[in-house]
Amino acid sequence: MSKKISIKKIADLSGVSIATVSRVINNNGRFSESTKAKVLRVIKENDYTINAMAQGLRNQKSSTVGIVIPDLNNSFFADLVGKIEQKLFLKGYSTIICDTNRDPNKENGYLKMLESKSVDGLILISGSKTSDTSSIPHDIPIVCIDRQSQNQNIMYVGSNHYQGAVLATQRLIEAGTTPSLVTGSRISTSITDRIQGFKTTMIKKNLRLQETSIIKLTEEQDNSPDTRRQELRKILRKLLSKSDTPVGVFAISDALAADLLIAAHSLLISVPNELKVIGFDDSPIAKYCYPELTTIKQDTNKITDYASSYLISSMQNHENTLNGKIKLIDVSLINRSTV
Amino acid sequence: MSKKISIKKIADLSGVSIATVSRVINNNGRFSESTKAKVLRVIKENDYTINAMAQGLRNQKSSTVGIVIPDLNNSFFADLVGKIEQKLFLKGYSTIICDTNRDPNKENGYLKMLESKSVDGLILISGSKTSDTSSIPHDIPIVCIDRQSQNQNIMYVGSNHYQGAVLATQRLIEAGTTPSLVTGSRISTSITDRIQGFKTTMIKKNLRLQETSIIKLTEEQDNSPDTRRQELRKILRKLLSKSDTPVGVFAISDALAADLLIAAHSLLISVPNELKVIGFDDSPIAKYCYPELTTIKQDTNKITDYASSYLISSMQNHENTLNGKIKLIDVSLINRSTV
DNA sequence: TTGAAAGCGCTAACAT
DNA sequence: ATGTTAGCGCTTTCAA
Repeated sequence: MSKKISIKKIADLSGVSIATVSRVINNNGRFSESTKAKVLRVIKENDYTINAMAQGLRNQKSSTVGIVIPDLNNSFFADLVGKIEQKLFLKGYSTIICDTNRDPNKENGYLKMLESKSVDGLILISGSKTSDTSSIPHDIPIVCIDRQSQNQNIMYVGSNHYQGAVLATQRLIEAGTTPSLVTGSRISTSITDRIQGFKTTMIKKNLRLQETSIIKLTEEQDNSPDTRRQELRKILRKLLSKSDTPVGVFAISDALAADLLIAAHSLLISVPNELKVIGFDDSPIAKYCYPELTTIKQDTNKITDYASSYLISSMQNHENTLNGKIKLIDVSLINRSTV
Repeated sequence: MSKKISIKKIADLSGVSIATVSRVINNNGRFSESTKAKVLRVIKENDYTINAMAQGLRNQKSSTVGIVIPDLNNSFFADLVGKIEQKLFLKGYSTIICDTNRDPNKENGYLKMLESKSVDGLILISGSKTSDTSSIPHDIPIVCIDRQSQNQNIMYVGSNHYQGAVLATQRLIEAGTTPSLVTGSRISTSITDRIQGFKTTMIKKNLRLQETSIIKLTEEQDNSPDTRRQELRKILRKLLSKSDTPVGVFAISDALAADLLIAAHSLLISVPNELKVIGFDDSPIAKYCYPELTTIKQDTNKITDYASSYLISSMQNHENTLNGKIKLIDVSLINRSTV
């Protein structure tokens, strides 16, 4: 039961004061090469590691950041989290993960906990709605991803969802369809941006928005793959019956697009001849669709690069010079085989 | 720039000593109802939150656990992490996530960091090989998932991979095939267990293990979906040409099974008539395969239940009563449409 | 029922 | 170049 060793023990063992040990650990202040060597040796021999809680208490910083996400099972979020965590670790930060499961109460609980743990920064990813900011820790840098906050002082980075929708809609129109947009039951700022991009493009191309232009699944329908597919079959039948040109669908996510493709398959609708589909995200599933899914790719590398460097720089210049900054990341159309 | 408020401030504001404040916060020791009310009110008014670093330093515990995984992009791992995190949060622990990207050096770095942060417990998920235990923090409870450790004193929980392979192999045999097993380039204790289950079942059923019984992709082939599928096509052609009964394949993961199905599709091989496939994991992709993938389901609810309650109980009875415990979780065969 | 004070492990200001 | 010490915010023993 080897108790954990403290700086004091190291000081005794190397015959110097704790101040000196602290200096060599932090490579700060001056000390002779010989003491440095000695102390370092003792540290290694006893494999001493600094006590981050004591250090944090003293320095008023934890070298920890919190990351709040709606759902780790969503591969897009998991991707973001993984990348951010890796980048932060390289800079000496550890990250506490908080999966809110889209529950606002839970989110509040997490925020309280994170404040209590004195996180140096916060990354807030998406989320149904911009939660009541009351429980947001005071005075620490925050960057939001895909979650617009009314609070002006929060940095924002996210894909240019609007642009993505424009790209998709244009492509579908160029392919000779009068596209419809199909969306799930969930709503968020990124979703509304996409819908807006769709609408604007339709109008710009002189296509009238009809009843079937924007189709929204109910929560119940969206609940499981099976109910979703069933509904999607109905939708497809209706769409196909109304049109003698190919039908185009911009699906709000790759998951939805994949379900759509399955529904089409079971209806013996041929893709991309009778039906053309574009998804959003370029999630791993896109390459497992049949045919492989044409989609809008979100550049998670860039998103996480910006997010983490924003956060780091504003954690370091404690004055937050980047307040209110907004960064929109370009998306791109990945041409595969569903258009 | 409202500085964070401390217990001292609360004490002053409520006209009591810090000791009393501490007592009411922790609901411990005795104090009058009236002081309790007063203190609580002041706390609420100033929305004070306890400083976890100070508390941790004093109590020698951080209420934090570390969770080390090979790859957050793998949906199976992400699932585990999400579930564990949620369960731990309910019990008052926050979790630091460490995505090693399968890099042993990085893993060591993470372990050092976690030790430094004084995590109260550790969850180690899978990983290529049981890493050199040298940098594992001393004397804290650890539970491994899908990672057998030579260290006797570490709890283990994982699926019964052997049983899963037996189930799959039997099913394939009963369906009239002489199954082959196809595996990726990666190796781990769970994979070897599955291979063992396959072999044993083959032998028990009086089927000879041939050259084509166990097929292993090289790292290069396994590198991208495209190279993988190309190789899988070769394999399928060979397998189909050798047999005039249906061909059965037990794929070591759902991802591999999905690639196999795609390869089969492009070869116009009909599933499940000419080819029968069983995967492993029941990952989200299984329901997006065409036909929907028959697979072995790992019960991540049970796995994470055991893992988190083992960990919690041994963090609480500081004496680790559960040392060396091993828990194998049953898997089940999910019948869908590829057999 | 409440308060005073020591001490968890560390850093930095001040002294030498 | 190195040592002494106060204090970060908390809990807990001891005293009142």
